Amino acid sequence: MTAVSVTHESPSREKVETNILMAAEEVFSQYGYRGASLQVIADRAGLPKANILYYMGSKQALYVRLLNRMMHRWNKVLEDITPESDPATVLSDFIRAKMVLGQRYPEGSKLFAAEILAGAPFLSDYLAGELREWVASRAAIIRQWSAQGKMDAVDPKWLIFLIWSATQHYTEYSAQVSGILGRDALTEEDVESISAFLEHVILKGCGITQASTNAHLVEK
Amino acid sequence: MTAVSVTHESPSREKVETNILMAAEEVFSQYGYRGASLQVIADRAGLPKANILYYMGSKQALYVRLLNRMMHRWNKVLEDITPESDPATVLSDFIRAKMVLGQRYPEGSKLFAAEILAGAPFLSDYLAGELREWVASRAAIIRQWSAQGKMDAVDPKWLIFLIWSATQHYTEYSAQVSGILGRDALTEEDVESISAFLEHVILKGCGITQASTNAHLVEK
DNA sequence: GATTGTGCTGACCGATCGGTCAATATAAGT
DNA sequence: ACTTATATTGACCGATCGGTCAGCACAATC
Repeated sequence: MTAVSVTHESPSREKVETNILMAAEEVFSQYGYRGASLQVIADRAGLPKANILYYMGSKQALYVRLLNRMMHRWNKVLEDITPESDPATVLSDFIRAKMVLGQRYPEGSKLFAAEILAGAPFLSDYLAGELREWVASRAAIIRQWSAQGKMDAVDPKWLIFLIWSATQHYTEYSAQVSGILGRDALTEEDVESISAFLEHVILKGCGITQASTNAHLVEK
Repeated sequence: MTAVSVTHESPSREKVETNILMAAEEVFSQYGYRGASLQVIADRAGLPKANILYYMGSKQALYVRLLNRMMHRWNKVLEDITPESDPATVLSDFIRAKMVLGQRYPEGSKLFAAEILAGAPFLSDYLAGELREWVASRAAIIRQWSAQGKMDAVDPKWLIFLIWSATQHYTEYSAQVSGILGRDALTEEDVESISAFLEHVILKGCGITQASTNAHLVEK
């Protein structure tokens, strides 16, 4: 006979919440805050709509909770960097860490992107505060590297934005990228190839001689 | 007495339509297709909602019309390029053209971005067809440049995506950028500075010696 | 001046929105 | 076994969604 009676298995508050958060992240990342509906989230989570509100309180509370979760994931990247650090390894690590993050949390990244596109109504404080500090401190260090002759005197802010945009592109524009490549998703080889490319171009473009002698790329 | 009787002034179909298109582009770019509402568009255009539908037929028709308009604006960029062209000037022109386009049509660019974020439901054909051809043909030429020793043997697709992402970032993430810079919008000097930076890093990073001897940037 | 065609819009449609609540089911504590 | 606290959800609320339509304003045609 078919297996039955699974003792109802109450899946413990935490499991239910992660289930909801996963479903919500998918929907919000696709449609943005206003475009997303609790009904669609509920359907994707396999729960009645009222249950979503029971656990999350409101649409807005659910949304900001997702935003915060994603912010904390960002914050873990590149926490310690000093003027004594080697620019090549630091920037290289930065590029690769961002690529990995985007691949690991594609929905979260898109959620963030949609929020920014909408004018960052829930994140303006974070952007003008915490994140701005983050950029300023890293910029200062990069400037020192330039002064020490370790790299070209490029504007550090533009450099940070460049790495940001170039890496995020592959998660947020995945529909465009895969549409053009004719593939459903990036393979591991793709990701490695892109990372190596960005490393090569950005480091070389900033006048940094690459530490490891990677021979992926042929110089002219 | 107060001035009166402006003869009603029927503002000719075309003017009304551009008015609607402008308002709609703003709203769709902020909230995406699903998040945007005809009522908000109508309010922003200063017209009753029924009037929007009278001119545009339906929400979807209005949306795809905006998408098409933006696609044609993209298509005008970098139409003629040959293997004999100079990589430095071509890439440099490409970078600057993209920056200008983003600054000129910020709402249109964001509209595009939101569409891609949502999974490109209305653009999948365009991406897998026309745009894919565009990328393939340009990639072939870049590959020839590499073979001719004019530049490093980088993967042309990644290079195109890099230029795309780096330039678009400043329009689509304008909320983030201005939040961090502490400025409402980019100044002309900002745009010039960014363009020069991207030119410097990308060309140098690809092993291309810059044609014009721009002294904006100090090499180490 | 009656007719016709187009521009325009208030009123309304069924569907869906985020959110509330009372009722019920389940689990835990005693 | 009884009480208490927590989970769960169908039914419902007013508001808003995209879209339809009848009717009015108005200029041109006859």
